[in-house]
Amino acid sequence: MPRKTLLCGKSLPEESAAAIEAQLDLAKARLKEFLEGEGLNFSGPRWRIAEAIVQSQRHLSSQDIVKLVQAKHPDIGTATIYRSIKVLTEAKVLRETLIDQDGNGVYEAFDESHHDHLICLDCGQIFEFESEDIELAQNRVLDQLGFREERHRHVIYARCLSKPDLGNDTNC
Amino acid sequence: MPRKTLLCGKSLPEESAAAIEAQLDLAKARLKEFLEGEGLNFSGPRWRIAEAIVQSQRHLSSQDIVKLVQAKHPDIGTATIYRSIKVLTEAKVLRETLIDQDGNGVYEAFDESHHDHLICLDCGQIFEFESEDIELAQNRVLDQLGFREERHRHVIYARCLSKPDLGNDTNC
DNA sequence: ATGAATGCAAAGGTTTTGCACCCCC
DNA sequence: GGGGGTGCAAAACCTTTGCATTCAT
Repeated sequence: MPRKTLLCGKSLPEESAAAIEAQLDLAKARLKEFLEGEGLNFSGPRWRIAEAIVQSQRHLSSQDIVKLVQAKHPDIGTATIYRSIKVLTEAKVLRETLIDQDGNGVYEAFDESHHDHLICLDCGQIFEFESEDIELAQNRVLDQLGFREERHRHVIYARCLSKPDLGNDTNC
Repeated sequence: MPRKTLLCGKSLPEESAAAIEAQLDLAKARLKEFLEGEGLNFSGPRWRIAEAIVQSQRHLSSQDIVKLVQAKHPDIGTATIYRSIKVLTEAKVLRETLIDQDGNGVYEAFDESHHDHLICLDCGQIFEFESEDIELAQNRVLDQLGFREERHRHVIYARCLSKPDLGNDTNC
């Protein structure tokens, strides 16, 4: 749901329609550039799939994507959706980072932010967080071991503490 | 393969037979206690499966486990193995933390160490590392967000740098 | 016109389930 | 003896592939 850093117990304002438009434009530009470079076509279904995912503003499993797209465009076949997920990931329109409780990968629209994820085991909500300290400590480890990071997955599964000071003693 | 913190380019000594015995004893005790608590039976196949996994000293996907077990015990059915993986995970004899490059979960024998994983994209090897700094930074994030961690997955996908000072200019 | 993309259906691979029989306590 | 466990085979699921057709440029 939310695409930016979020604190438990608070919902950030929804992304404005304008912000989503901007994201769509970026995605379209990126996709076109990638396809051109590869000698591939910017096809109708391909874009409708990308569009649906970006507009959803969510974290989605492959199957969620299939359902989402086919709800809007029942004429698009499953195979096309799977093939597109692959292309869109290569084009960096999508990114596959998160892993849900059951170990399934989850996709989200690509943005430049370097966030990690926290999944609330009580309510299932997904929170994004950024921590420079974690990044720095991680880089020290990589230096020590002599590796250059390509990407990482960092997901914390946790339970929400009640926060009476926020008038929140049920979870989240 | 190795179960302890490891530096790229160096193999730690193999776990001694005695250490593995100790791990097996621990696993057996833990499993028995869990099963008793749940009113379940400590059955032959159940234990043979746990034993094979602990002895292997590796990171294994579900399918690896199926192959490993059936190589040793061809009479054990696939369904039993899947059912056992579930039980063994609940009993904390196994732990499912790692995610390989293709997004598949990987199991390892449970020990008390708090290590994370680094996968070399060049050679596919899995390295374990411990970083107190990361743990601390992570705890700060959790405090801030008001969550209590249950578990986490932290996997870095990286490429090995050549290390001429170690006489290592091929990777790893 | 030509290579790429699509939808459909079929195949593939992994994991789960139903059920009769067997084992542990 | 009785509930749990097991193996087998079938079913369920998710994802990929083959192919004839349609689309993009």
